[in-house]
Amino acid sequence: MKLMVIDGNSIVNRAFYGVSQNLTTRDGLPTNAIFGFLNILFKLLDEEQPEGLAVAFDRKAPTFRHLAYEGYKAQRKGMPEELAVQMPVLKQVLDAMNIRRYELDGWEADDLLGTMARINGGAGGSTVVVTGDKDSLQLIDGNTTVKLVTTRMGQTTTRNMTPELFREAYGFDPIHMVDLKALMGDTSDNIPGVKGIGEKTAMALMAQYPDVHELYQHLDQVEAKPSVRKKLEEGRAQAEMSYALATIHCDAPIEFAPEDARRQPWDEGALYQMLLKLEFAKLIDKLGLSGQSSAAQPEGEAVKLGGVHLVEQPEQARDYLAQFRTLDHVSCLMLPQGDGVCVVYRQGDGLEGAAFLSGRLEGYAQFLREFFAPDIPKVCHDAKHMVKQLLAEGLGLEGFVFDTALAAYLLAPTDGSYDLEKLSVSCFSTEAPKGALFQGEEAFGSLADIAQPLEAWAAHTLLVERLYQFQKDKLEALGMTALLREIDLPLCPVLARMEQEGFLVDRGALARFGAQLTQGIAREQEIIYEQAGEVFNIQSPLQLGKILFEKLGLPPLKKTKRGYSTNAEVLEKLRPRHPIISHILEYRQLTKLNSTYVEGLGKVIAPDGRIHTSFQNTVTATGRLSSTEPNLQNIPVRTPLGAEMRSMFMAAPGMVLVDADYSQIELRLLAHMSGDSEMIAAFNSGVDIHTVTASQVFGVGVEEVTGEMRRAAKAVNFGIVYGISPFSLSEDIHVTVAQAKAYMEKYFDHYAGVRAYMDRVVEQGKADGWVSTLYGRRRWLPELKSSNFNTRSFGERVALNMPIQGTAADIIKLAMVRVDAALTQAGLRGRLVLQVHDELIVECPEAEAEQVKALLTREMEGVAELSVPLTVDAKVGKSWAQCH
DNA sequence: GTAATCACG
DNA sequence: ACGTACGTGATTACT
Repeated sequence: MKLMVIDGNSIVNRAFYGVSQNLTTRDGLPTNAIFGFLNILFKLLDEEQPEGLAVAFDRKAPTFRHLAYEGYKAQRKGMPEELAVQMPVLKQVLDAMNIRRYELDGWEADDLLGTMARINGGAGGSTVVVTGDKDSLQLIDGNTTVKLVTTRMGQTTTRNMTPELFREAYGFDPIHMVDLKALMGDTSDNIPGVKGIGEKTAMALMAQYPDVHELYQHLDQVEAKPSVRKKLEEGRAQAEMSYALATIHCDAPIEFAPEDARRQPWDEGALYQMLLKLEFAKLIDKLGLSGQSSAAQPEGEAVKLGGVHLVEQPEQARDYLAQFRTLDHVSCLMLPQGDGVCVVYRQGDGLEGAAFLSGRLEGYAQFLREFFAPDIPKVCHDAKHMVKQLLAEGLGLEGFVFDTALAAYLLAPTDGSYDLEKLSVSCFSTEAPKGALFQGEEAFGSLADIAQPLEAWAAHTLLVERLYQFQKDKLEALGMTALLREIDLPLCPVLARMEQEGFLVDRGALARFGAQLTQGIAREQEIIYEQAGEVFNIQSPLQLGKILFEKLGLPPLKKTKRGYSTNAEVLEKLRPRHPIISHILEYRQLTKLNSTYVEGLGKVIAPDGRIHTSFQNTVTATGRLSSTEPNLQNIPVRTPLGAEMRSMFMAAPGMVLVDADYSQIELRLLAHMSGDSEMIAAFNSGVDIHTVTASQVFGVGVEEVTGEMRRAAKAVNFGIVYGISPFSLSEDIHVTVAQAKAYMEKYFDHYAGVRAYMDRVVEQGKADGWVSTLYGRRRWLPELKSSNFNTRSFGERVALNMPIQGTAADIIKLAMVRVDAALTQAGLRGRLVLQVHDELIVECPEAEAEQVKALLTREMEGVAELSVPLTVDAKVGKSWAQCH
């Protein structure tokens, strides 16, 4: 039988360290190792198509083999907690897949693998041993191959080792792997080897005597430096012990017949339940699993809807509205086309549903107007989207009390997606009913039988209600109810209006700019081809790297995964070494401007001449907004040519733009939140913070600070907020690491309160598992408890940055709500059109300019009372460029 | 689909 | 010894 046997511990370790993303379930169980293991397993099954399959695990490490070595216990590091908790779950998954597991007290996985391989070989079968551990290469023989698995950055590669390939790679027979280990040792397996003998020396010795016992018998004939000979003599005991440690024992007392391992169909129901619990929705899809095939019932009691009523009579609709007005809340969900709204509400002890459909209900528009009035408290899922649907109908709307998408985001801002189907799985371990309802169009259009789509729709609306019940107490317990009600939820209608409003773009000027760029690109391209001496794709880093670093012989300063790095930083350093570099940089700038901005924006100008971005309010980990299709938050400004882009963004005829931005809001928040008296004093005195910092760091008077010094100090100020290291600072401002370190020390000496604050935040974050903003927005930081240095360091930097970036995000969101309300209140025609993190842009009639400018400044500055002033700079112009 | 690059705060 | 700044999105090349 073709048998595949897997070293469970080895592979799960590879998976754990290889899958670096922080996968956890909603209730905090880490799942990255299980996820990685399953991915590797499926890849292996696909590659090998074995008839039999078994997985072996270590039991009770250290094993008897290692007990021989006293130092072993002390050196051996236990499995990290995050991995240990995944092991029993992984075993349950394997059981659900009907995959045979083997473990035996006192034996390591590779002993079991070897034993199974020998038994199978004896019965005439071939075996593939899967492991990440080179130790197991000794098992290779005529009917056993070893498949070595390595994972990097979530990518898994496998290498099949046959006797031939092994000999090619090592120059001796696989059986002598043990001898090699006896000499050179293996730190990962705590095999000491002979002290002072490394890979090189060991290989040279192996070439002479591949058998370590023979080597020692003929020690006097061995060709080696005297020092090596001495090490061998002194290390004889170590070598013998290492030999014993490295030897895999293929005589483990397990009952095994190859037939035992013959592959069985999965227990679909059990597997489905396991994967649901693990929240591996994609894998469930991929495997085509569903709860139906299972006898097992999904967890959690089913919450039933009494029934859903399709309301077609206007009088009935009126009765419903009257009833809704008496309720604590109703949950509602619109059809994708906005041509219907389903409502779930409490009736006695149960839940009822009612659906109101355009085309079925006479007076539907009137119903909408009344339903979306303030006197009906509504729970919805994605309020911004719903507002947009209603704006399209020419409706304003009010009376939202909860948004289950926003709440899910606030509860777990790094989860990434919050659609109803996913939340159903992660919160209730139940799959939402499938159907074309929310993908397709006009689900009800011409269907004679509407019962089924109606049920699915109601079931989704019921999910909104259940989610609300599920989330509201959690949100309250975490102190985020006010955040939702006062900031994120009221922002939704503001964002919806901004998206609908759009930003006017000068099409003609954009096209002319594009033509100019195209010319420049052609010019640069020609020069580059000539100087390179050949035509190639300049936009391919691969091809460009070949030209620069191979053909032209320039020094490759940095590497990437695939080859040479050719990014701007590298090219900038190479600029003096070859004239082609400047042209490449210029070419890059022009093509970026042309394809991303001129062409990209040109494609999304609506018929009204305006660009309508989408603001994402459930995407970032810190609480910021993001902007997509197109991204209007990264329009160039830093270079002259880039800034020209901003002159394309216009006010309509008779209108102007008012642009207001917070001055250094993040640093001011650092001052406030740290309570550092020096920094607070600096901001209150109104002097330039970077100059003050420079004067302190460089130990000169404020008058003597040069531009260069201020630039460096600015980098330090910003870097601190990001949790920078001296190394990165030195890279950034082109000084030595020692100098950068000295700057940072000076900084912390002067702003001692900042240092104390940073220590405090990280420590608190470690204790709580989360950090938060002034307004209670949270980010969970399991990274802080990671045993991996890099992961943990990342967590520490995030702990420092999130409260500051996030508080700034809270503040500007609040400002947007206030500005929007104040504009309406004042009866002005000015409307918000864009937010860029610390900047708001209002388009208003020329006559309103000064009033709007004052309003923006007042509302933005007045959002929060801090120990330092929140200062706003506001400017008026016909174009965005004119506002800077 | 991922990596590399580069635009912004 | 490690490996090196937080948060985003779009485009292009390439697997």
